[in-house]
Amino acid sequence: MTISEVSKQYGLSTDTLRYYERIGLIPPVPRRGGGVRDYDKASLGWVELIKCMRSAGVSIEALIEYSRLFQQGDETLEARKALLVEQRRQLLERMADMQRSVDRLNEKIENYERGLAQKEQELRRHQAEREETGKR
Amino acid sequence: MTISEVSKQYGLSTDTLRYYERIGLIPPVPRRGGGVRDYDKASLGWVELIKCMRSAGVSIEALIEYSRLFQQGDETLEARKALLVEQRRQLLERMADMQRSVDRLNEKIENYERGLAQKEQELRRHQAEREETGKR
DNA sequence: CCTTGACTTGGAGCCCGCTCCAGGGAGTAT
DNA sequence: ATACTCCCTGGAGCGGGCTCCAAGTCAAGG
Repeated sequence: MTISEVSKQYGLSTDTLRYYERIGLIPPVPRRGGGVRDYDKASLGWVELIKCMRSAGVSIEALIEYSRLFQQGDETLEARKALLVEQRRQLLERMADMQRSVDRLNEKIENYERGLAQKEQELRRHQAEREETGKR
Repeated sequence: MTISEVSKQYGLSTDTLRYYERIGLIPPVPRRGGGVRDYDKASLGWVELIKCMRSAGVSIEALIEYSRLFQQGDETLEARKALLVEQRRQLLERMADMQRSVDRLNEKIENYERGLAQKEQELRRHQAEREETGKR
């Protein structure tokens, strides 16, 4: 699979894909003649994983470390697991922050709805009064 | 309340507090003689709100717009509500992305646990075999 | 053969969100 | 009076994460 096909498939720019490989986030992708990338199943798996993790905000630094450990083989199993556990912890923490914000937004939005409803009532009331006045 | 007290109370640096005010994220804070900031209740409310929203990842741009609308008075009630609704939508979307990542991490961590358990078993097995061999 | 187009690299540039700093003022303690 | 501490402003600098670009290589089509 060429880089542009991968780009279309996963919605990451070719620049980003090359960048990820350059910085060691994705292990070296196999090449055809002329040094042209030809993504195999393993590379696509990395692309998919990284896309998922990045879209959730996992840092590039952590993902590089994970990739590095992975390429070092079985001796790093514990380290990799620890890294994943830590990243999960951070994600859950940030989700909790976000939930707090969502709660506040819900409150505020409700207030605005109440406020707006009140404003509308006043508007209608004033209008009704004007009409009353007009009738007389 | 002085800026350094606010800083301690909310865990934002004085630089950040001044920065937020400079870019219009927090409306102008009242000053004492010599131009020294003296945060009142209203300003503290803004600090608290902004801290909450920023820690959840709401963009500075959106918060500036909200602050701007707020300072323009009641004509912007609908616009403000719309902005809040949109930001809530974005937060929930990002939380969904994060949940997907957490799910994948859970899977992977489980795999590592299974894998590690297996490795440990093998280790014990090999050890047992060696001991058996040693006995004879 | 020559053009076209997709690919390569290394490096520069950009946006966001702070963070740091120089240069200066004001209030207080000694 | 001097030093100390806290504050001010405007502007430069920085780290993360891309994004863009120049210059070059290669394969296929006319």
